Amino acid sequence: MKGLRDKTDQILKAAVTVFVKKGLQATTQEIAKEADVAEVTLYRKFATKQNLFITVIKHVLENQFNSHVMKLANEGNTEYFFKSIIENRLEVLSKNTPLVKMLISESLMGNLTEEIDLPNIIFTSLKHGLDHHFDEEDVNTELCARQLGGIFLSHIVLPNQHPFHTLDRMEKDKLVEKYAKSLKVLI
Amino acid sequence: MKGLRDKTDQILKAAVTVFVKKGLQATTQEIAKEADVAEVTLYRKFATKQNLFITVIKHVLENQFNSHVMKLANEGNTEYFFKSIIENRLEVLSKNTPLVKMLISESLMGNLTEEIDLPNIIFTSLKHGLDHHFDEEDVNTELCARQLGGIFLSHIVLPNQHPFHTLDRMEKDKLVEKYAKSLKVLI
Amino acid sequence: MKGLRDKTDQILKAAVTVFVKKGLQATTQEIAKEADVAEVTLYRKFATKQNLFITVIKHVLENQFNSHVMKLANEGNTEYFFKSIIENRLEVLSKNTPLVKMLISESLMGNLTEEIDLPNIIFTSLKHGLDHHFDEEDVNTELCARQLGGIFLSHIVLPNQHPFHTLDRMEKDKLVEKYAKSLKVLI
Amino acid sequence: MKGLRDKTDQILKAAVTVFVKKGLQATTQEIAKEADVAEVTLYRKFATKQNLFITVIKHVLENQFNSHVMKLANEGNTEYFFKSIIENRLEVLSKNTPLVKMLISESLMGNLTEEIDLPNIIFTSLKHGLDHHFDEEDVNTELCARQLGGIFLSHIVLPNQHPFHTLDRMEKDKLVEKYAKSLKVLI
DNA sequence: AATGAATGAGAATTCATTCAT
DNA sequence: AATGAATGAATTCTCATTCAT
Repeated sequence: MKGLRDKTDQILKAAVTVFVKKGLQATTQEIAKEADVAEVTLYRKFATKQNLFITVIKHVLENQFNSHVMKLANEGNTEYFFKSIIENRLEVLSKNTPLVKMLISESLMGNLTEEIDLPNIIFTSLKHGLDHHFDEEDVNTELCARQLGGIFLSHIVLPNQHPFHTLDRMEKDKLVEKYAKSLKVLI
Repeated sequence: MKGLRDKTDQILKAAVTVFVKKGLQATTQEIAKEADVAEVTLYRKFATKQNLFITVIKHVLENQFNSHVMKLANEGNTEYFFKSIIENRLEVLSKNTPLVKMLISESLMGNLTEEIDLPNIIFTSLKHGLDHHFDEEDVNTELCARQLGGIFLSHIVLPNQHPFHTLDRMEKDKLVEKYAKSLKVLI
Repeated sequence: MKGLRDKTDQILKAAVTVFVKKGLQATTQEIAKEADVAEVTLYRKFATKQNLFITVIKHVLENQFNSHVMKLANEGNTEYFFKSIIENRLEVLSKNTPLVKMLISESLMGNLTEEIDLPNIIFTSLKHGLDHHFDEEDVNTELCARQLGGIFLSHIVLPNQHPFHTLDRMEKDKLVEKYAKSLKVLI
Repeated sequence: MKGLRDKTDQILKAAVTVFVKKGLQATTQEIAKEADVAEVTLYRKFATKQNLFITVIKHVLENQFNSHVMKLANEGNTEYFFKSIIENRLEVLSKNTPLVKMLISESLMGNLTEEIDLPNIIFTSLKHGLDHHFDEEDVNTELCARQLGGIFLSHIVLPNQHPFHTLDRMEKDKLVEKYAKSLKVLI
């Protein structure tokens, strides 16, 4: 049962590792080496480096960043809704800092297509969630989404000695509550 | 009246343009072409691409980003202090979006030395300003600085149809006031 | 039947030619051209110019300079031993004058690692052979080896209208005999 | 009284230093730096690197290698004549090992014109001295000169832990005597 | 006489990608 | 399906030398 899927998986795994570390600058040589596969094999399977990159990133985004903003948006209680989103997203982003950093970096240089442009995806999904939650109400969801995004970015981009996911329960709760409160002020 | 300073300036100007567009990936060839100068001339004057980059960026940061956080920090009124910082930084960052994007991008990939690592610089200077302002008081300035940084980042990194510096007076005031209020909640 | 080993051999052959003519100064471009191969191909196969050089020289030294000093050292008769070494080494060195010149030249400039440093190799192997031959006896083998080396060098480095290998049988015998006799005086 | 001659001397001194260390590969930049002079100044004064090299080397050869072979050749006693030459040349060469190595190296690569081709000069002057000394006699001066040259070369080119000029009086005498005796065998 | 500025020509090396097997 | 071999196009950087002052 070896071969086929096997090598493809090897490549995908290796590609994540290497792309996360070096971004699009990563060379196919490095990836091939990490995957223990001939360089050409990448090309047989993915045609171009670009394509390999997109495939890999799509894969990861689907598996690890699948946001449930929409589900949470149904929650009636706004504060709870805010807290849920904040905690959930901070947790996920914080756990994937290297990948997130790389994606933001590439996004800023305009190297990403829409479907894998993480900042865009985050902002858009937040906006949609907020629009859904506040439905008829007159709330500036754009500003709100931006503020939420800013909170997330501040944890990734700015120096941070205590990544969110390493905090204990109480610290998390306290922080999330503060963020939620400061958000409500904007409404 | 030509010569001397001339070519150096040509190079510096061209280098900003090209580096802003492409980051460290920019080639010395491109820069030389943009500067209408032989490629070697860059090397005679700046020895390495890295060095040219650092020189150029330092220059720009000193001239265009010189923050007055410290001066503003002397302001007694906290709300006014917040509003001043927010408005001032948003204005500057917003006016230099392409450069800022590039610097954040390179910072995220770990390509910048401390002295030109913009996110670091911003966070640190905010922190110091806040420490100064709140002196004896028991305020979580780290959180505060992070939140401020997050606000700035949200305007640069997230999709933004209305850059801050293009807003009219009233829109700016409104926005800044909201941010300031939401900040005060964190104290 | 082409391909594979083919290009590698082409490169090796071309590299010898060019390196012999120009030493380490030879450019990979020249070598590639001489080998009728793309320049990159050298790098794919040998990674660096240095490495190509070392590989090539090791190869040649093994194939063409393999000294039998040790075997000859077993000979009981000292005069015969001397004559054998002298004739054999002069013959080989004389037949490879251009290569030998280049190697001595690079050696003198300190560009060679021990394993391909011909003067060193020659002196050391002579010394060992003499030590073996004279075993218990009290002979200044260092001086002896130096004198032998000097004889060889004098044929390579000094102007020489009649390279050893172009002499006829009788001339060779006479010359070798003289050298052997002069050597015995040193013992 | 500064200027003029001053700078020229600075350059010449620096050039020796650098050329001795690196041979013709030395760059004019290095030399200029060592001489604390602008690079162009070299060109003003010496037109090309080649020319600077030749000038410098001629200078040194005249001042430090001026052989007195001819004077010694008048000596009637052959053994004393031999010993004088050997001692004198070994002393001089040994004291200038780095320079001599460089010159032999460049000579071997065919980079020297006749007037500064040290191996050639040595061999020729030895030959002339011997021809003069042995005048009418039927001596193979070519062989003799070669053997002498070989002795000198063996001290420069082969590994040598005890350079001749560092030996004490007795060691020198012993060595020189041996060489002289072995030489006489060739006559 | 001396120099700061500038450069054309090359050098080693890397990279994404194609070809032949 | 997988790969070893090969490459054109770039990339950073160096060097001897000329120009203008």
